[in-house]
Amino acid sequence: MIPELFFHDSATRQKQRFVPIDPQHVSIYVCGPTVYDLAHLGNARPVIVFDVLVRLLRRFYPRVTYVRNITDIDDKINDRARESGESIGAITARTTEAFHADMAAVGALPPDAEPRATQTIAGMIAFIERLIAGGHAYAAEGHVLFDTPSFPDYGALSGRTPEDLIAGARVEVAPFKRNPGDFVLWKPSDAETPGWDSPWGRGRPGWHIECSAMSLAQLGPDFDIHGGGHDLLFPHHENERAQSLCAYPGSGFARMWLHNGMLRVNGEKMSKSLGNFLTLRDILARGPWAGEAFRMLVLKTHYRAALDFTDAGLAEARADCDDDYAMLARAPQAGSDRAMIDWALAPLCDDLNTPLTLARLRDLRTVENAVTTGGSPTVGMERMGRHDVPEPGVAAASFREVAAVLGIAQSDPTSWRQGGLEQGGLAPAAIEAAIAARLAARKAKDFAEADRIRAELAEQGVVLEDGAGGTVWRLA
RNA sequence: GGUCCGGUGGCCGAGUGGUCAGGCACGGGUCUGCAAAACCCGCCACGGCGGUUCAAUUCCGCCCCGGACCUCCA
Repeated sequence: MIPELFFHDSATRQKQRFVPIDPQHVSIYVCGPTVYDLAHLGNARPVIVFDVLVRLLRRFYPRVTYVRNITDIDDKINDRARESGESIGAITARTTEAFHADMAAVGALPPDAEPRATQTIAGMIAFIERLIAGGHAYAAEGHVLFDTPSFPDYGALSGRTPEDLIAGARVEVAPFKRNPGDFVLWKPSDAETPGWDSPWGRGRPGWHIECSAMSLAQLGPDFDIHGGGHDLLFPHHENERAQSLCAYPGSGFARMWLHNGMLRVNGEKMSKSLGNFLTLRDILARGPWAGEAFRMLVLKTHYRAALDFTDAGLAEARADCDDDYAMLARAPQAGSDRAMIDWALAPLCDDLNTPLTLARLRDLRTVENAVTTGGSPTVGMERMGRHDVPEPGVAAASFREVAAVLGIAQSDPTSWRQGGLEQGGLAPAAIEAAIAARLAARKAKDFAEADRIRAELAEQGVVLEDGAGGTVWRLA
């Protein structure tokens, strides 16, 4: 039974019912990184958001193909190579590898296909030839340009008219363009710049054609969802759509467009000149908890809203993870409850409302804690519209299943709580020995000694929690 | 200047035409040798001004404030 899914479609600027072209096989394309530098915080947001979307779709549909490209041809890469002396191939290989590692660290599953622009050149050339043949593109001075007036619907995706675009143009219009809005499909390369032979001479692709060619190669001319950062809506996605719809008239191209909001740092746009440019590596270096905490931070804000990254926010997200794992650590094994799962999952089906699902997850957490520690789970259960008291472990098992769709709280709870001991610091065995010594002191009513041991461990960052089942430890 | 998106309690952050978001912080309890954790209770917000309505934070208009984008490449 597939629940109704609704997503905000950028093209119509409204929430739309999601109806896959083929219910047996859902297809989604997300714009991936241009690999010229380490991924920054802003790059990670779409990856996390669309990872959740894919996990959600996989829960309901038998097959989902998720494509995310790697753009490894770009003048930013060329510039970087020229400045640093490192070869283009080395830069893109190294950066791609780092990207993979960083995305894994925030819990993002790899896409099903990850096409590279450099491996799709033939497809791009064929694509451009098709546009020329159809009267949608023209060659001029070694360039090939897309003829925007040939596509009457141009601007519909981003909600702009050609007049708007001309009025706002802040870049000089190249003299060989027929219309100011025309954009480059192919451009000539000089001897020092990477280039490929083409019918228009040695050159390289423009910015947008690679995504049209790669989505076509992987998913065909029609697919369900196209995702990316909101900054890509115009011109990148507008141009992609124009190219694809003109090359394949009658196709729908992407049926739905989803865009995530931008990420800011301390209330400011992230930029190198402001000195607030944060790579994901900067965050991951803070500890083994940082990847999941960052993911939690991202999910705490709705994907379309602007997200302001702050250290305080990251600390709070980490505390949320701590509380989740603390609950999971004390909950007994049990089966999950279908109604609880559906209740907590429902907000995700309504335009991926991760903050509300997280709130419901907290209710499940509180219910579990109340059940296992002798409190009253009434309030949380009533929010679910129920008046029963679940068996211990049931809310926790349900929590875990919903959290899996968000890609959080899937680690071993004890590893989370005890992970990341400093090298050369206390060994777990030494901590256990200290706990045993303290227990002996307590039995002998030597509370001064017991407290001394507690304080000693606290200095090492180890916190003891005395519970009904004995004493457990965790890192502060 | 144009297009679009937002302004919710000390902070973060959902949502709704009329009964509750939630979290953090804070205050008070329970439990506890101590501590921590957990649980329970409290904390009654919706940028401004008009309008529609029996009723608006929620709909409409205007204003103020913030943000995104306004085209490859020299």
